Amino acid sequence: MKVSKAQAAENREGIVEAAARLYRQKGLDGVGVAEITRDAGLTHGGLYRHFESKDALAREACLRAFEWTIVPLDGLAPPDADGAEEASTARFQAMVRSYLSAGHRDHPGEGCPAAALATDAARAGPEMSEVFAQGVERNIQRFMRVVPGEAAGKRSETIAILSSMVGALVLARATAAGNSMLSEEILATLIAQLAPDGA
Amino acid sequence: MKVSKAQAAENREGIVEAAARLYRQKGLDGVGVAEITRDAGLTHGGLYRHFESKDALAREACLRAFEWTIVPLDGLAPPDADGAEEASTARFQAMVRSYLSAGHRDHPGEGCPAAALATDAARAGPEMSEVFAQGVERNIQRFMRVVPGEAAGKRSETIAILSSMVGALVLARATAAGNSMLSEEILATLIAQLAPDGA
DNA sequence: TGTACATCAGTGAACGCGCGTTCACTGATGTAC
DNA sequence: TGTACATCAGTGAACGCGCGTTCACTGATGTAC
Repeated sequence: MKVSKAQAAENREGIVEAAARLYRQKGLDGVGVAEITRDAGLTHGGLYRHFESKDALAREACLRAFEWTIVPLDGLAPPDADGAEEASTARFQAMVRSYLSAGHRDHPGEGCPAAALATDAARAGPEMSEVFAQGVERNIQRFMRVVPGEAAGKRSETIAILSSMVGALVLARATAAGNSMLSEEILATLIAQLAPDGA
Repeated sequence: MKVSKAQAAENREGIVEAAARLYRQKGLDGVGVAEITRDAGLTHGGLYRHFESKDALAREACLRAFEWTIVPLDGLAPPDADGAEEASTARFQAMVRSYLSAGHRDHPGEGCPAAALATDAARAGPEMSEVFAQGVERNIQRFMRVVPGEAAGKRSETIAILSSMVGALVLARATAAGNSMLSEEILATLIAQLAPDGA
């Protein structure tokens, strides 16, 4: 049966949200349209009234996933407030520790898509790569606001920190089930390097 | 027809090699047994004389992939030879630049499995995770021999460097087709951080 | 060393299964009058 | 404001397809005598 325009828009939204979560959890090839629509409370047939194809949905879901927010990244105190250097450092440390936490490692569905979908995106064709590149650039911009230090070279420093965190999270996830000590060691090592206790 | 034991062992080897390359190129879910055996010059039916299942082959192929060698990593001059600190630094720089090269980015099939298969391995169950953890530990050991600096804290430093390189390579691959400038920037930024020109 | 024969690596058709996509149909929505 | 009806979001069966796996069969290998 037909539903109201508002309901249809809500359903579409639900599909995108479910896809963004499930793709991060199971990978772009690990989840089908039936599971996504079922998760959104619908049946699979109606999907094509909203999206041209599964790939089109995947791209939109990936873009949506990049709206992901790490807890202390947005809002809160402005980064360059007068004399708030200590608060800024604390914020940066909180961000790093949240990103490299066991919780983030164990729940990719609500986490950073750069870490969850990077290798899938690399194989999914130029259109997905374009979406992914936009998301990474967006992540760089947002992380940069919380990275301490002067403006010159800040983008480079942010890229280096983001790469470190993505690599560590990816390796921690891949080793978690088989060697939890190694997984923990990787996370702890990068926390110690990026956000040491005495700083 | 039956083939000689030597030929059978060679065929098995060919299947593992083909799988190790194709899985890194296309992902664990991106290539089927038919393509792997065809690539090895065989038909798919005989695969099960050598491997219990596709998953068993995938684990063996992953283990094999970790025998991958980055050009200046093994052999050459011993790391702690007398007064060879400059040579050691040069070796480290060459390793970093090789790992973060466009060639490595564009040819995952012959490259580091940690970067190519990490997210797949994270979703493939505990047995694959165990194989992957062994491979990562092995990579750490081998990289450590080429990382300059004193023994104390060297393992931590190696883990941090490896994480940075894996993250950068993974992000560079995901963005290459959609925004080649960003992809190049990521690689160049981490080369500049890990192996700067004036060092 | 020769001969007869059991073994088994490899072949290729066939299997059940889940996938992405299509389509006839339903019936509440929302518009035209 | 009421009524008639076209629209179209959502349903669920069906499609072709490729997947991993099985299996009867082939015929060279390698062993027993």
